[in-house]
Amino acid sequence: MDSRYLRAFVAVAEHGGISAAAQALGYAQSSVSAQLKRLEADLGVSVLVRAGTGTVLTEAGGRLLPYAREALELEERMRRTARGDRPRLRIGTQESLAHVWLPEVLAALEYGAGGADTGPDAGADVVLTVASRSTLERAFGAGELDLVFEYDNGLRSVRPHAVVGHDRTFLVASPSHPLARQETVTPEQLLAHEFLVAEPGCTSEMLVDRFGADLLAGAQQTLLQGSVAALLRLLGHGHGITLLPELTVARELREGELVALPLTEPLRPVSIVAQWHPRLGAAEHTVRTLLDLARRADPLPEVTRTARAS
Amino acid sequence: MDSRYLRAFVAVAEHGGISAAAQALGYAQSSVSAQLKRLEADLGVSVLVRAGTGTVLTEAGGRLLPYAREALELEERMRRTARGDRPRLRIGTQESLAHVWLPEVLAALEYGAGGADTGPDAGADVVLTVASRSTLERAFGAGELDLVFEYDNGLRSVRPHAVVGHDRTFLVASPSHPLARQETVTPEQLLAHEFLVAEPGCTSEMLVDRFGADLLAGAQQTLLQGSVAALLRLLGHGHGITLLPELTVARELREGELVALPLTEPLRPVSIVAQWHPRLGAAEHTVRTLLDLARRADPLPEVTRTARAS
DNA sequence: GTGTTGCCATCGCACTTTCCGATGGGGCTA
DNA sequence: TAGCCCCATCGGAAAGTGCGATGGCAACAC
Repeated sequence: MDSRYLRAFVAVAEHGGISAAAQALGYAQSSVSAQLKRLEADLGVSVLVRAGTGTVLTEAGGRLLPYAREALELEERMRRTARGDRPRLRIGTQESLAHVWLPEVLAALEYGAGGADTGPDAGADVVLTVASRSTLERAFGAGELDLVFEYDNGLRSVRPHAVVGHDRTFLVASPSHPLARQETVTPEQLLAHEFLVAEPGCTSEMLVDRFGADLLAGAQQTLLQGSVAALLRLLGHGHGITLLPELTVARELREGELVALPLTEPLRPVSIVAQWHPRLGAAEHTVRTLLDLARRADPLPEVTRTARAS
Repeated sequence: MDSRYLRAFVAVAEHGGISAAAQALGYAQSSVSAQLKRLEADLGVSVLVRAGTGTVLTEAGGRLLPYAREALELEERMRRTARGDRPRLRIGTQESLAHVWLPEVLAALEYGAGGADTGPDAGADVVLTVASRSTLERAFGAGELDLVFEYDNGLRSVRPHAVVGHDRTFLVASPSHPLARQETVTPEQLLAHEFLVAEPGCTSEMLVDRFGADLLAGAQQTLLQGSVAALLRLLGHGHGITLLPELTVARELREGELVALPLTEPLRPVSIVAQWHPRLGAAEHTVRTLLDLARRADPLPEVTRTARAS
C-alpha cells in the first residue's frame, strides 16, 4: 500500500472530485483516477461512486477516510521522528484569544523549555494559526491542527476536551457613545445601534441567548473578521458597540478607552477550551505543559468566577 | 512511502539481518537491500549500520521502529475497516489462565454479543493464542497481540495496564505424596522432592521470594511447558509437587485428587493483569466489555482477599 | 597466512508500475 | 442540441521493482 493512494483518496474526498483533487495534488486527472482504481483494487472494495458531476464516498469510503487521514498523519510523524526533528505542534485559535491571552501562554512555554530541561526532548516547534471558528473546526477535523484553543459560550453541542480558563463577556463601546452616558441600558435601546461583530455567529448566539431571538432580528450588524485590533480602533472612534470577552478589552476598559455598557444583568460567562487529537506522538509532553500553563494563565479562575456568581 | 519498505525494515530489525529478513518475507536478498536503500533515501537518514556480520539499527532506526510497527498495524486495521470486516481482537494468555478462567470470560463475551446488540458493532472476532510468558511479551511487543492476560506475582518491574482479578498460589501434590501426609511442611523438606514447573522462571521466582535463594538452588526441577493438563495428570500419579494458582487446581483440590501442602505460612497472593495497546480502533469496545467481564469473573475478589489477609 | 563461510552492495536485465497527454462517453445546463 | 464539466481509458515514456549473479568485506577455522 502506497501512501500516495491515501493522499489521493483524501484529496478527492475533500475536493469532491477527481479533477479538483488532481489539480490540488499536482497530478494529471488520469493519474489520480488510476491511483484510486489501484486503491480500490488493493482494498477489495469500491470507495467512490463516480457520478456525472463529481464523486461521492461509498459507505466503505466513509469508513476509510478517518483511517486514511490517520495513516498520513502517522507517516508525517514517523518522518519527523526518524530524522530527529523536534516534534511539531500545530496550534489553532481565534483572534480574540490570539490577541492577548495565548501569547502569554506560549511565551511561558518557550521560557520553560529554554530553562531547565534543554535535553533532546526539550519541546516542540510551535506553529500558530489564527482563524475563524469555522475554519479552525474544518482544519482540526482534517488533521491540519493538533491543538485548538477557543472560547466556548456553552451554547454549542461539541464537547471540549478540556476547560483551561474562564472569562466573562461585556457589551463595550466608546465613552463617547450615546449608550455609554446612560444609567442603565435596555435591550430595546441596544437595537437602535450598530453592532460590530468579530466572529460570525458567536455574538448573535450570545445576544439571542440573553435577549431572545425576536429582539435581535432587526439589529444592524457589521462584520469585522480577522482583526480584533481594527475592531477596537473602530470602536474607539465611537463607532458601534460590540460584545467581547473581558480578556480582550481589559486594557481598554482599565484605561478608559472603552466602557462596559451598564446592562441590568451580567452576560453569560464563557470558558476557554482546548481540543486536541488523542494521538500526538512526541508532542504530547508539550501539550500537557501547555495546558498546565494555560490553566495557570486563567484570566478569571474558577474560584473567582464562582464567588462572583454567588 | 510504500508500506513494503516498512515491512522490510521491521523484518530486518527483527531478524537481525537483510538476508534473514528477505527469506522471511519471500524476497531475494538484493530486493530487500534495495527496499532499505529506498527507505533511507525517502526518510533522508540511514536507519541501519551494515556490519560485516548482520546489521544493527542506527539511532534513527531505533526511533523509526515503533512508528513503522504502528503504521503497519494501522494499515491492517484500515483494510479490515474499509472492507467492513468485524474488528479482530488477538488475545494472548498463559496456559494456567487459558485452562480454567479465560474460557469463562470469553464465553460470557460471546453470549453478551449474541444477545442484546447484534448490530453492526456487535463485537470482534477473537483470536486466542496460548503461549509462555516470554513468548507473549515478545509477540505483544511486536504488535502481534492486542490484549494479554497474565498472572502477576508482583515481583516484576513491568507495570500492568489493569488488574482484573486476584488469586492465591498453593504448593500442591497428590494425596499419596509423602509430604501430603505430614502435619506441617518446612522449606527443607520441600527441597528433597522433585518440582514440576509449568512456566520457566515464574515458580522459581515465587519460591525464592518465599524461602530465599539459597534453599532453592539445589532443588530438582522438571519443566512441563505448554500443558497444565499433563502436569496435573503427572502430579495425580504422585509424581512431584508444584506451585499453581488456586484457580487452576480448584476442582482437583475440591475433589480430593490433589491436596495443598500444609505450609506454615500462606504463599504470596497473585493478581491477574491485562495489558493492551492504546490504539485498538474498532475493537476498543470489545476490550472494555471483556475487561468488565473479567473483573466480574475475578476468582478471589479484592474484598475476599483483604478479609482473608487480615 | 590461507581458505571458508556468511553478510551485504551492486550490476544487468526483465517486467511492472506510474505518470502524462489525448481521446471519448455520459450527465447536467442553457 | 450544443456546450461544459467530470471521469474512464488508451498508448507511450519514464521510473520503479523484482531477480540472479558477482564481488568486497569481516569473522572464523586451520
